[in-house]
Amino acid sequence: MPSIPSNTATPSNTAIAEALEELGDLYELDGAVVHRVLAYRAAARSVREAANSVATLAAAGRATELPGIGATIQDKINALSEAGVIPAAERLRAKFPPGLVALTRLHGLGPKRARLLYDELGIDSLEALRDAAVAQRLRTVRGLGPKFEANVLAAIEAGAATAGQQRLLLPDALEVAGTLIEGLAADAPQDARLEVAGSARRGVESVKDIDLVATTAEPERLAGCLAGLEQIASVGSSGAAGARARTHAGVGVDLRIAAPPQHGNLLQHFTGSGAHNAALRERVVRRGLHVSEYGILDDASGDTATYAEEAAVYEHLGLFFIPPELREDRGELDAAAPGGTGLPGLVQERDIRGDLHCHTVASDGRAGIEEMAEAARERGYEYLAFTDHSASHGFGNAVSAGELRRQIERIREADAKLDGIELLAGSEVNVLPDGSLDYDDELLRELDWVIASVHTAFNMAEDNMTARMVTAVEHPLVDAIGHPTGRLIGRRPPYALDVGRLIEAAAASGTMLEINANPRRRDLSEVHARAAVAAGVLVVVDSDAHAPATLANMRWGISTARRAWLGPQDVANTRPWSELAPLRKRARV
DNA sequence: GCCGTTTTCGGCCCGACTGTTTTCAGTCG
Repeated sequence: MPSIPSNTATPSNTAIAEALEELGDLYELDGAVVHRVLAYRAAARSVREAANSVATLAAAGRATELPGIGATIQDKINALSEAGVIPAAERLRAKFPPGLVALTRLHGLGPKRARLLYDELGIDSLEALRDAAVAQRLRTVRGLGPKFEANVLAAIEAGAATAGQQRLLLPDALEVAGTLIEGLAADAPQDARLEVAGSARRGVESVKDIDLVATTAEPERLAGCLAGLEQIASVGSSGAAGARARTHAGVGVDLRIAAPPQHGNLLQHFTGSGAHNAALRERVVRRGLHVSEYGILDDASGDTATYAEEAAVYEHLGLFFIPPELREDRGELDAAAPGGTGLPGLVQERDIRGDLHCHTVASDGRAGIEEMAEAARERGYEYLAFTDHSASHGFGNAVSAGELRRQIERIREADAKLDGIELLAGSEVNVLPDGSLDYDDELLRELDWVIASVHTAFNMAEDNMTARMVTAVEHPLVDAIGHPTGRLIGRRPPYALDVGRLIEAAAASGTMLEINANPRRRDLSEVHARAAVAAGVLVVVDSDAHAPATLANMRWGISTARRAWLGPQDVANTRPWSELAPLRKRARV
């Protein structure tokens, strides 16, 4: 007997989501009804956003508790776990060459035409498509013409140009959007009202393009202003409804324009997300209401209601106002309905009373204790914890035990000298591969605040990494786990870790988990932070500042906290230190 | 394929744009 193939290990949520997405693509090529295809994509999204192992849930018959997953897809997940493959995918893969899915990724070429080109001309790859377009063979297919050929070639070229192009991190996106709005406002008609919409307004981690909305009585003139901005390299289309353009850096910009009385409708529509809007519209269409960017059409009266303010749109639909960060179709519509669970009062940046993670020149920071402390005080903080890296840290200065003792003294001296802010002595201690820490307990006990983080040996197997983290969580002197998954958005995936088990251990031991506010980290993610709080974990939002200016990164951590549905009570450092200190598990035992 | 104030079947958002069409299908956001 051959040995069991190695791909039968429990598949990660990412692997399951990818398998479901592939199945959706294949069914689409196979000509399945669009709703079936969408069902697979919705299921993939649901799996991707699940905080716990979906394979484990499915094995227990409980994956159907997740939205968008029914008995059929649960069976397929179980097949993937047990046999390493989904039979339906195997069958369809044999039917369609792998290059065919790549065709559907081209702008303007969807599944229907990809299938048509395959059936009629045997085109099964980008190369074959390019050759056929150059040879003018595409126009021989009924329904396709020379324009289509030209567009295909342009799309292939554009695809090659943008391949591997990074999405913009939220701060970069907001900066670009801000300069565009500033530039537009300078030339715009007097009545123009301009706003950032889209995923940037929802506070997502990274964005694909910049969405702007505007209202004015002179739409063509405003749309024309976009082309004149120095940041804009090219304009694709421009008219009364808006304009599409691209910056010199290659960032797509979509400006949508409506009449002033429709500002609320347009902003609601263009803020999205697509999933939120679709769910919102489905919900109210049963009552004869049709929502679009132009207004709310009521079948009963035939009237279309328009609103200048967004809140009025939700009110008309019988819902409480839903903050943009929650508009992801993650339960916000049920919560916002009368008789629903209600929406949380989301944490705000001004609720934060102190920062519990920053660095100084003692390790890899760029400023000293007093400089950081004064910057924190200027931000209105009541306390700041200095958490330089520890003894085994690989970059910056390693802080030996003796050096940490001297640092504690320096912090105490600065604290005595500086009024208006309490300075706390802490450390960001390395979690070694066996889960132990690189200072002894006697030294850790002298600190006010201990964060434990992984900075080495990222490539451990999931079981080992999870055991390593759980050991650190259970250490009696660890107050919080820093950037728990180690991911760097757009650069490095999280290390293999069962976050569900980490959360369980944190809840059981009373250890806090960090939302690291560095815009490239935002770790915990919104999905995991929401699960952590639901499990009873207290979250701490920290800047991880390495210089005074980056204390302001707190803002991005608050975005994640808000997207995780967190209120002030869920975030430890909305409390004064006198209330937070007793919540450390060392103070509770 | 999922789901339920339409509840085990029959629905499943909305509008713009494009290219190819004599009235619309495909694609996109």
